[in-house]
Amino acid sequence: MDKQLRMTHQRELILDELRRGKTHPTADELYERIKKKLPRVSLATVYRNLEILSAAGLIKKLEISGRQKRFDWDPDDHDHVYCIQCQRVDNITLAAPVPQVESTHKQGYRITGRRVEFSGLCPKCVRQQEHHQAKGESSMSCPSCSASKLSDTQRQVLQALANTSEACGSKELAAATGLEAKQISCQITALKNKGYVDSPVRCKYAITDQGKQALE
Amino acid sequence: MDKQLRMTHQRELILDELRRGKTHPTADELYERIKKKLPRVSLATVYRNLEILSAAGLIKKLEISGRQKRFDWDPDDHDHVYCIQCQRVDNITLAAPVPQVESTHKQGYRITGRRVEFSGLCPKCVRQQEHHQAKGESSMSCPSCSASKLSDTQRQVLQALANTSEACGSKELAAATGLEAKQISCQITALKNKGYVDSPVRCKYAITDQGKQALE
DNA sequence: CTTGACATGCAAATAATTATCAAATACATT
DNA sequence: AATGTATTTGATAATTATTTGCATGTCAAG
Ligand SMILES: [Mn+2]
Ligand SMILES: [Mn+2]
Ligand SMILES: [Zn+2]
Ligand SMILES: [Zn+2]
Repeated sequence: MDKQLRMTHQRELILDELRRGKTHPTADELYERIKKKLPRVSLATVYRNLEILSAAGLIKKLEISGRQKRFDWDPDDHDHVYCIQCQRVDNITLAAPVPQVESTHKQGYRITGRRVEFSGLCPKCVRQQEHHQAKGESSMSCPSCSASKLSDTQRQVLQALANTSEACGSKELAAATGLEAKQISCQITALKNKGYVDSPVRCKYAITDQGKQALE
Repeated sequence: MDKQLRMTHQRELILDELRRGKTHPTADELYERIKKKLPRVSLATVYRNLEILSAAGLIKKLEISGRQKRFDWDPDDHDHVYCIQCQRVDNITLAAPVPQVESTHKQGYRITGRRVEFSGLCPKCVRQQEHHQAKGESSMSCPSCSASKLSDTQRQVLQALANTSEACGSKELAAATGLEAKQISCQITALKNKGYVDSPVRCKYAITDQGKQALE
């Protein structure tokens, strides 16, 4: 009656990749890495195997506060910190064990598990923030830093906006870039957040001076 | 530059309802309650306002481990327990404060928040489980309890299976029940989990003895 | 070899949340 | 009270993360 686990090529690769990295990747980060070695794997297979492996106790599924699930090569109980900026997750050790719940406060609960999760800025993001504070700028308006975060698609959209003199809508942008219309709005939002694009009129977007700088 | 909050009728109702209940409802639980007083509200409005109110610090958004977000009328820091069975969330008090992270283990993180989450069975679910253990049965095979969980659709499908002498596929079931084919397989899976149906041959399903009992 | 349980890839479904936008509303200012 | 305007709403579409159905493929025991 008990299910036997078959060690398939993809399952082996997934477990291997997770153990090698010793990080806490999301399913799709892992998927991207696996694809390089096995281009035809499906994201569903990655999800399925991560589920199966964690049910079997070989790895651990980390359900961290409302965001994407992450997977841990180490199935033993331990606590984590995560970066509220870049979403990175690391292990962390407490100075002392977590206190029990007083029985007077259990309210009849039969407690079987606990999770302790610290949050803050990872070293990299701390440095980034210090750099901006030194200049007295908001991180949004720092060209050298924000520019590095422009994805190819974002650059493409921004370029299209730079080429028009007037503000234009997402359909025109879709036509100009050849991207799918539904992707455009997503990119626009990201660009707006970076201060590279603004919306003079509803549904019309224009490149900002900062945006122009970012393209150079 | 600072946003002014308008006290609209719906916003007032949402805040009110959350504070009155002193529970930790999900957005849609709250939505159902609000609808009774204001039938035309939109779920989006509830989500929007919960977001705005928690950004303003009037309430707190609880992001509990990969499941539906819950909202807390009390914005002050405190810890929670949740029931792994019925998803109920309650406040909990620890015997002592949560220990700090030793600086040698911070690994450069600048820690700004922490979340402590206990999990287990709530009083109601504990009682339910004890009831099953007393009978020495898995909860799945307890007729009085499982039967009550049969949805109308599931009962319909199960009945159709009971009417055939041989195992049959999902298309036949769709025809027999008049349900959409795509819904059948979903119901079959649920019924298999309950032990009411099994699959003697791939893609063919038959009712089990337990299933027959459940129909009575 | 066969066979059947277990796995996979692909597409489509789901669930929770968020975005879009025209129309309605609240609230400060005439 | 009437007006101007930024905020908010309801309805709906879109997005994101994850799961599922299903036809097909693979492995390992007999
Ligand atoms: Mn870990
Ligand atoms: Mn609470
Ligand atoms: Zn970071
Ligand atoms: Zn419960």
